[in-house]
Amino acid sequence: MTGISPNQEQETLIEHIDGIYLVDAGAGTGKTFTITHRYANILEKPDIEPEDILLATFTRNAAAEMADRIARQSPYDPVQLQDAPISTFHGYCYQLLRRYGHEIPAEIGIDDQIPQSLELIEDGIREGELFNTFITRFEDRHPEYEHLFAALNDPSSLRSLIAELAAKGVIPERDGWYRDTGTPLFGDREAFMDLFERENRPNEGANGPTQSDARSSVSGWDATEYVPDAPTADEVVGYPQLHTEPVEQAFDEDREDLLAFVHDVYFEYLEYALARNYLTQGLMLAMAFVMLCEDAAVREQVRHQYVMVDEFQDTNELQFKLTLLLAGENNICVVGDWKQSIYGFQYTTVENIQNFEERISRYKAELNRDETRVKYAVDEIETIPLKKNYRSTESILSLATETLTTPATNGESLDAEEIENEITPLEATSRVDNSHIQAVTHEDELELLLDRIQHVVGNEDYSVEVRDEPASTAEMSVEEQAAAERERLGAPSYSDIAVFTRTRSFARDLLEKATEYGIPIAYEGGVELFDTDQAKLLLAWLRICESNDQRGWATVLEETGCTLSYAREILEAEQYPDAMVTFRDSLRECETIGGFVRMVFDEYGYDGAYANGLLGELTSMHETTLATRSEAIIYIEEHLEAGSTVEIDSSPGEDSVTLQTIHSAKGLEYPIVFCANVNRRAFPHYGRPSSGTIQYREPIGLRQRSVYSEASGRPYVHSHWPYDLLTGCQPSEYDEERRLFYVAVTRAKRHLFLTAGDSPSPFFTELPLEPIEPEPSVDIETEYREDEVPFSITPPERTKPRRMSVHDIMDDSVYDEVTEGRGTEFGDELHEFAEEYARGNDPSPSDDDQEHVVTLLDTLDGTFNPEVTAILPLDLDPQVTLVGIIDLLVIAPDRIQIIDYKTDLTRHAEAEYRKQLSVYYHIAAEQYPDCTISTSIFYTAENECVEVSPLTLEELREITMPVVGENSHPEKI
DNA sequence: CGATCTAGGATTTTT
DNA sequence: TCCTAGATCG
Repeated sequence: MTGISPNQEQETLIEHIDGIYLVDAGAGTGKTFTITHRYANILEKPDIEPEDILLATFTRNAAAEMADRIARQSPYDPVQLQDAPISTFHGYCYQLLRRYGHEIPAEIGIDDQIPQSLELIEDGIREGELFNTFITRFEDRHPEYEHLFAALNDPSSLRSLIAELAAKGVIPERDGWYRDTGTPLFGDREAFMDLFERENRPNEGANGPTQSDARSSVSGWDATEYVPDAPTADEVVGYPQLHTEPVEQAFDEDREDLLAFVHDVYFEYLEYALARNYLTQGLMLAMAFVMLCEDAAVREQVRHQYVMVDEFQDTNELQFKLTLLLAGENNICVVGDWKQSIYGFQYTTVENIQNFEERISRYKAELNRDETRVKYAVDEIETIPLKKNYRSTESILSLATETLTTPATNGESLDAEEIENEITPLEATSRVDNSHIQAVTHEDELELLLDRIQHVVGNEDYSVEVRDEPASTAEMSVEEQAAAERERLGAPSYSDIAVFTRTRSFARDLLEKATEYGIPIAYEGGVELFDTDQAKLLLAWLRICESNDQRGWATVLEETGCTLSYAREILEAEQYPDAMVTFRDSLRECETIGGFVRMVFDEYGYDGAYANGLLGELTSMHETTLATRSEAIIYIEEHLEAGSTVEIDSSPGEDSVTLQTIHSAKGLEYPIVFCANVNRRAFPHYGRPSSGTIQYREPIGLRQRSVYSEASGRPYVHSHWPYDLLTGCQPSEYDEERRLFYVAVTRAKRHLFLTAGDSPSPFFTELPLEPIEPEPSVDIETEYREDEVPFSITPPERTKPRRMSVHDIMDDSVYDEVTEGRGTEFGDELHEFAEEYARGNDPSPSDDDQEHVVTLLDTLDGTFNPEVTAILPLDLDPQVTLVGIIDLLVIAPDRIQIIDYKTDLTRHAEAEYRKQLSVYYHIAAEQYPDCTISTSIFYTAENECVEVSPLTLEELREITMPVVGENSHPEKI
């Protein structure tokens, strides 16, 4: 990078360690070098030990690299630095919380403790399973939110809403919001009206004013989509503007229920997670925040004399506030580059760095409102820009600047001057600018890419630095430096090239094509492991063993290469090959999933990275439900559906092109960069991750997208007109896509290609480059061997099963019975008590009902499994899976007992409960065909266990069928 | 004829 | 959520 000695700006930063510094560290400016030297310099101060300096990074790898480099630059060795706070925010706060946070849940009204063994769940799918169990239970226990649940198309999306709120610093407590952190949820009326006023200003057409942006985005206003009393098009849409009144009315809509709902879900999820000794990353940070706010002694103890935060553009609001609380004095140094802020979807906020001065004062004031938590002054902030770029040529840097002012849509107008004013211009230190910067396009973009790669490799025109010698030094004249640099140049090889794409799917297509031609390309980053042939085959055998599944057999037969028609014959006659039947029977003997997986892969001779990855994933999967095989099937299916990715250790490629998404390329550099797939709808990517029914957005706060209502005469889920109106009045933002573009371009040291197919995006066409259209002709480098991919699978079309709660098939009136009784809280507490007791935690009963539970459980024989998630597929068209939670499943050698607690004072609802228990019955019947199964309701008030005879599957289907259309797929009026 | 408006098609990133 | 093609207005 810089050789040995820092440049002047770097020197300034390294030497000045006291005070607040905002470092604008653009791409390739030697940021890590500077930070590590600064750290080493702070250590030289007398009385300063590594534990006095907190160095927070964004990734674990970055933390490890920092520690490694500091060890080389300071008298401390890696072992001494091992316990130093050089860590990610998450890792650091996790330690703090486990050490000092035991009593913290009480501060927000949760009667629980944080144990040493607190588990941090990082696997999204696993957390999803836990959350789904929670939310099913929550729905069960909160009949007052029935109407909200009816409007939710996917309750599991509440999980990401919670994560988002936590990142914003919104934290619930038992009654209301912790330290008023819930304020943003209400929205900012003034800010919104400002925004609206701007969006609703008429545009200037050639013949006078034309409709405002706000008007055009709600031009198709159709009152019939909404509840009957929604404003009509005439009331909303004027010309050339929207009318103000309905917009104000929309902003001021009554959201008391919605806010209470989100509060309760959030709060009870925290309770639920803590009761199970786990937290997610986001919730953990939130609890650490509460701890540092509430416990002055801990705050004093953990505070650091110096705090440095790397990649500050990737922090969220909560992390900013944590930084303030963790600093003991105003020796704070944040380093980052707003132009590389690309993780908005992880709820980071670029404003942390862009409006640093304003935010630091505001957050300090907030934190000090009732007690002085931040003791130091924050009004003197030194901004240090690092300007010297040690990576790219002048031409690359100049194009990079252009990316930030490139419009992302046809109509978008950007104030280029204003943006440029925010950019610290970078100076290239490279003396030889031999850059080729080309925009190339062809209808077959994959061929084009491969063609260009072959064109570049070994081509002197595209020279890159291939030698370290002779080095340039500061003592040399500019001419001497240039001469030295020129001598280091030579023709590039494959490994000098990187291809970046916006989407993983494009990368996968390219990988496939390159393999065909034998061009060495290695994909780096997450792989859709569950979408591989290995995973599909494994899934097939699991299904075969589980239920002699025809799809499974079809996959397995197809893999052997037999023709489709022959496979069909076998399937119809169910005369499977003997070898396969034998194999299936021995597979069925497997007791563990690990053994099962190994056996399948051994049989097929799979021992590569994918096979090992799958084995690892499936064996680490934890046991929450009934049978391991069916659990594995669901696990794979869910991962497949969620498109989840897993990092796989692939064999290190020798001389090959690197292929990765732009996101995963951050921080890296390559001599030659292809920024591929700069196509319409691909890059920039339009549209937000707006899947959830309930959303938070600045400045309108928490809103719901659809509502359940019977106002039109029958049950129906309507679009919610205030949401449509308010979001229609908000401008769309593509700044993050532009920054992504900037990141891609600034990875290049010397040469840069933008490639596009037949419909290039504005990013391609609006850059000041003349597009060229070479005719691709790709040479085959090594013969493509067919047997490397021995089979291709086209699984038969299957409609996605609809997931419904067992409560959907029950008559709503049963809930009324419950509420007329003793309220939901009573029921909740009883269930919690029963669960604890069943787990053997021996809680003491606090009322008669709980006593009765104790009496009951003490008489039962067998293993107790409380709160078991139960999933029953129903053979309907469309396929339906009913999901519920079994309160208690008791497993004895030959007998299975299913018990559901009811706190009702009467038995009016028994007929409805029978449906629920029947579902559980059939699940158990399938899992344990050799056992007698009994299903009972335990009326806790009466201390009586009533056995319920189950409905048949056929009866269940008949009950479910009419509800499917009504609940999960409301027809439009 | 030009300007403006309206209806349908297509679709991610990951500590 | 943007964009294009066709409809409609003046």
